[in-house]
Amino acid sequence: MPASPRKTRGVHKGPRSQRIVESVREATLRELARVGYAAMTIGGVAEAADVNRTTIYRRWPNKQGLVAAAVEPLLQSAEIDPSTGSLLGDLWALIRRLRATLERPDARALTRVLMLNAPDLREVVQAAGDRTIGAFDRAFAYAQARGELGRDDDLAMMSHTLFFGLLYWLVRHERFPSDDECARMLRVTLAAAGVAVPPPAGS
Amino acid sequence: MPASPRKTRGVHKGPRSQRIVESVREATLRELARVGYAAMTIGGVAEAADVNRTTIYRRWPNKQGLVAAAVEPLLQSAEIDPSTGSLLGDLWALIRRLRATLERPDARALTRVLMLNAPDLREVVQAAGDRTIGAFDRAFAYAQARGELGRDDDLAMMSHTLFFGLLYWLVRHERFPSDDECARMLRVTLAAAGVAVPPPAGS
DNA sequence: GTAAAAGGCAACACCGTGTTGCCATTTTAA
DNA sequence: TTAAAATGGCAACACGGTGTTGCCTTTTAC
Repeated sequence: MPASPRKTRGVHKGPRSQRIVESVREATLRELARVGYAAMTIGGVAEAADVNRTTIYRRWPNKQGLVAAAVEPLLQSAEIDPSTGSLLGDLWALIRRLRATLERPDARALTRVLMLNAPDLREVVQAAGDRTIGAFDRAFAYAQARGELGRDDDLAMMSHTLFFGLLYWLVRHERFPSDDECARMLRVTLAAAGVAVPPPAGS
Repeated sequence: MPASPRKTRGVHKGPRSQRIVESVREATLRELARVGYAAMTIGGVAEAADVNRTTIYRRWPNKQGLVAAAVEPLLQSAEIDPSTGSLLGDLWALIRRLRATLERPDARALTRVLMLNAPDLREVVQAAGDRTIGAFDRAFAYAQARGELGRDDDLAMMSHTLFFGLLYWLVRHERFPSDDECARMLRVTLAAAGVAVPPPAGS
């Protein structure tokens, strides 16, 4: 077969192109947040972006690719190591970053995707999740290297329960846990390592 | 408007009806497990069940209803209180029951639904999740009533992190945690209450 | 200013959903 | 046993969303 005639362009130099790409991305996130992935249609996005449907099909491979491209940048911030010098400092920094990502108004789309709303976005979401939990894992590893945690502490399991405790709180309650709730979660998940968790700053 | 002409029949008395209902249910779970919710089609189920597509449409309201009806019975077992007399006993019983539910071969469908694969099944899945976590919550409450846990222990948070730790383990690793992994998770989530968790029986 | 790139428009094929009318088979009850 | 009622099979249909294509207009780059 010949090389696929329709492929995603990579440049978008002109001002019109830029305008369109941005407009479509915003419209995608808006529609995604409004109706969810399954009910979202390319036509709807095109209309919301005031752009022809064909234009979308010419730039993005399909619905999945369109949404993945729109959502991807939202998922990136929470992956960098904080390095505050203490386990609790690092974890709070990660939690705040996660919250900042998930509470951005346009990330309401992301929340909906996470909330069992994503059929074929599993790979994207899962990969982002893996990278994010990686940051948590490293925070624990550094703490152990500094001697804050014992050799016998179950870092992987603490990291796992903390991270998914936070994430599923979002799914269950449709909001990110408050500072207080985060502190309680830290207390539960760090107790096994004997780490005392003081109440959050504004208490 | 007149009363909806198409409605789900409730009886299925005749042997043929029974055969068909069962056959369709099995085919639905098979197809669901094979291709996932989004890619599953009514036509595919009809073919797999060796039944006419129309027959399905006459008995079940739509795809969502078809899958919900097929999946629902799988979700019921893990909601009854175990009452073994100790917190660890109750929790192990709940965990075993959860595993039994999720590891049934036909529940591979259920696993796929849980794995971010369900667009419009959120309500069903969420309701089942709520009922199941309720059993965990009660196990903690009983333990506190018996004096096994202190007044100050954060039951809700321990229950939350334990339950979603288990569930998300499944999502991440595509298998239910082993006995050892469950024990590690119990250790982490119960440490805050000072509960010691011995290794599982077969260790 | 002109050629190339990119968007707009209209029409199309394809597929899955959900519906309907008509006929054949099965079930139930007399 | 037999007739009426319930139910399934079949074929055709409308509808909507996806993804494609050809042709024309606008924008961009040089």
